[in-house]
Amino acid sequence: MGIAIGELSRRTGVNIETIRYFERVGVLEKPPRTSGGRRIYGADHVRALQFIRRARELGFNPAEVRAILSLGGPAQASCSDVRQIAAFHLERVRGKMADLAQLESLLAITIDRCEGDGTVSCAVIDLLDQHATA
Amino acid sequence: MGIAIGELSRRTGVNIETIRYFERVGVLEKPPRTSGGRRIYGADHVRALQFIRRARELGFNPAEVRAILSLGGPAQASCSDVRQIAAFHLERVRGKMADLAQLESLLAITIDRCEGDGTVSCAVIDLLDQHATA
DNA sequence: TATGCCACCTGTAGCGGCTACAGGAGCAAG
DNA sequence: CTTGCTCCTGTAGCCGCTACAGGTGGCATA
Repeated sequence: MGIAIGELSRRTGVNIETIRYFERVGVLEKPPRTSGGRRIYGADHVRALQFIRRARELGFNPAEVRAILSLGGPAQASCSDVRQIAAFHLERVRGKMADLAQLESLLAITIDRCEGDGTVSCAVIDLLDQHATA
Repeated sequence: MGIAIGELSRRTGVNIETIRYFERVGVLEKPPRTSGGRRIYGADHVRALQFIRRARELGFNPAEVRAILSLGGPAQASCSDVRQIAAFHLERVRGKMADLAQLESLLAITIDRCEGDGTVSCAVIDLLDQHATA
């Protein structure tokens, strides 16, 4: 009941190269090998990799994924530790959202002003041209 | 009336290495040199670099900055062309905002559920553990 | 004029988070 | 035993910078 890396890739949707990369950087546990040197994965690897993939999709960086996994993996990790990492991540997400919201309104207003008349000056250029540090 | 790269860096807040990088990738115009090979910048470079910096801060990528500048620079660029680049960027920003908003609520809800009682199972782990492709 | 010293030069490597390729070897089916 | 796919390692590329090494320019001071 062992599968090769290609099969693992197919089952999890994670690129083969990326699987090896995850192993190299210590996110995915090193699997045993055949006598010929090929990696053999088991059901636990499939689960772990799906877990990793999902965490990455949700924006956790590899260090955080590693941290969560090193807390004992999905099975035993302490809820409060994991929650702390997730909460930190949530704050990061909110920060990015706030930045983007500001940017969005600035761009939208500017583009809108530009639409009116093209005669005088370009609002977008004016926006970029003011040497503000904000 | 020419300034050196260090002075340009100080005036614009752009790293010296980054200025040279901008020149290499064709974002900032190549300045003339002294007989000894040092770059000499003028007022137009200061303005252009401030422009570039601002555009980068607003999330335009170097290719877009180059595109805007190649439209004739802040002075003559066609408003409608510039507006188009900005509008495209705005859409990108909105896309990111939508992604983040989804993520934010998912994380917030999950973390909140986790806070209740640590006894049964960890909501965060559960979230990561469902092998969804969403 | 000589000396000291900082600012500048080029070229190259590193960051994160993968992705891609080259060149070689394992392994199962026919 | 050969074919041909899958796998292996090692290295380089992507973006947008940033940093460092090792070598000069040029100005102030003695």
